[in-house]
Amino acid sequence: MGEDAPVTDGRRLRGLRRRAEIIEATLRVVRRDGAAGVTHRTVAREAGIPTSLTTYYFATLDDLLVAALSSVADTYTARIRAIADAGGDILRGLAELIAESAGPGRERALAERELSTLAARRPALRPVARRWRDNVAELARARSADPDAVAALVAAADGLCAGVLLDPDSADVERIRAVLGRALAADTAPAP
Amino acid sequence: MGEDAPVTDGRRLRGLRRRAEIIEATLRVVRRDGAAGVTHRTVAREAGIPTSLTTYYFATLDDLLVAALSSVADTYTARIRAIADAGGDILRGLAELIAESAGPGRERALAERELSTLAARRPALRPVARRWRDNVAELARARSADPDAVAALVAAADGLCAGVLLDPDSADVERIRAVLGRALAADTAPAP
DNA sequence: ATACAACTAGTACTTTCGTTCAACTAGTTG
DNA sequence: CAACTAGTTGAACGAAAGTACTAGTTGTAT
Repeated sequence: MGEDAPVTDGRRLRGLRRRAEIIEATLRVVRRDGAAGVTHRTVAREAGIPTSLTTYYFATLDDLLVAALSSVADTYTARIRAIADAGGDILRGLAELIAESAGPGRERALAERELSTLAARRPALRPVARRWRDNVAELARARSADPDAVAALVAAADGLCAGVLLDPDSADVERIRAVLGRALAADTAPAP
Repeated sequence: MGEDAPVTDGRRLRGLRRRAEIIEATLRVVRRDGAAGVTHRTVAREAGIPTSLTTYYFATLDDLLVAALSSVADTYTARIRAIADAGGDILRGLAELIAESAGPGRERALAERELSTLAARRPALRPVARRWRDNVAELARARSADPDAVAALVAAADGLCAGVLLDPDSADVERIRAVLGRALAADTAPAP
């Protein structure tokens, strides 16, 4: 990894920027057409670069998918940490995050879900997929010491997200929060 | 269905059998390579028939996927109804069903999950995907009248299944049952 | 400035995809 | 028996895929 590059910044930086560009283009493709739509060619076309560049930076399609989807996971992680740091109603913050999957965040949520589905089959993606669950678990541990309760919340959050994706009309923040609260077996009553 | 076919049995029956054969072959491909691996050619090869036959019975790939995945959903539905009819510990039956996803039922569970992921993108698959959740919900209503509790159980079951798929080592029936019980907010203590 | 490594670009090869088509077989009907 | 239709077959098409290769460009170090 790091390999404390003796190479000076000029070239390396340009390369990293290209890399980031390609990852972003990949994410746009995933959001539009799903993980199945990701090919060297579609990504290159989306980024406006020749096909050979995508294969130069990502030798195999799997490399590309891993990079792109772990990038998605990173932004998700940041969101969850923000909820934890805000220090307010954690469950409500989580519920709002989940409810987003019905509207503006739908494509991102879909990409997340395709990641975890892919991860079950490709070991390379598994640790990335687990990161999401670990973050939610950590969030839950702030509210309950019972491992079963924590597991219940993580599972419920995942399942609720899937449900919202399946019919977006059911995405009501209050309701989601109530369900989450029930899973955590903590104060199910809404805050005053 | 019945549609009191004026056609005599010979041709019609042969056709239906072919149809079923192709669907089965499709499921084997899905279980082995995922939904992305389903093509007219791979399915035909798996079934040992020429490619043109699969297009004869299923004009488009979507038709084939819908048929195959709704077949999976049917067997799942049957399993859940069996749990309900057994009349014993419903949560335990559900936990056992989920725990199966770590072992022998892993491929089937994976196929189910790919269905619901696909369903979020293709409206044609949506009702099929919802059937699974509706069945679990019905199962839960036998134990609780609180809609939030029912929703929590459905979500938890879905999320637990995803978790087991992600790391099969965590598939402990007792633990899963405990988590499910907590979600339903019903007797979390194990049976005597 | 020269040499070298990182980067960019274009192109070509091979495979596989979805789909179509004309011909052939075998049951059904009149 | 003859006409008809559902079922079946193998071959073929163009489009798009993954990958590999070669030539050219740019920035860095000696």
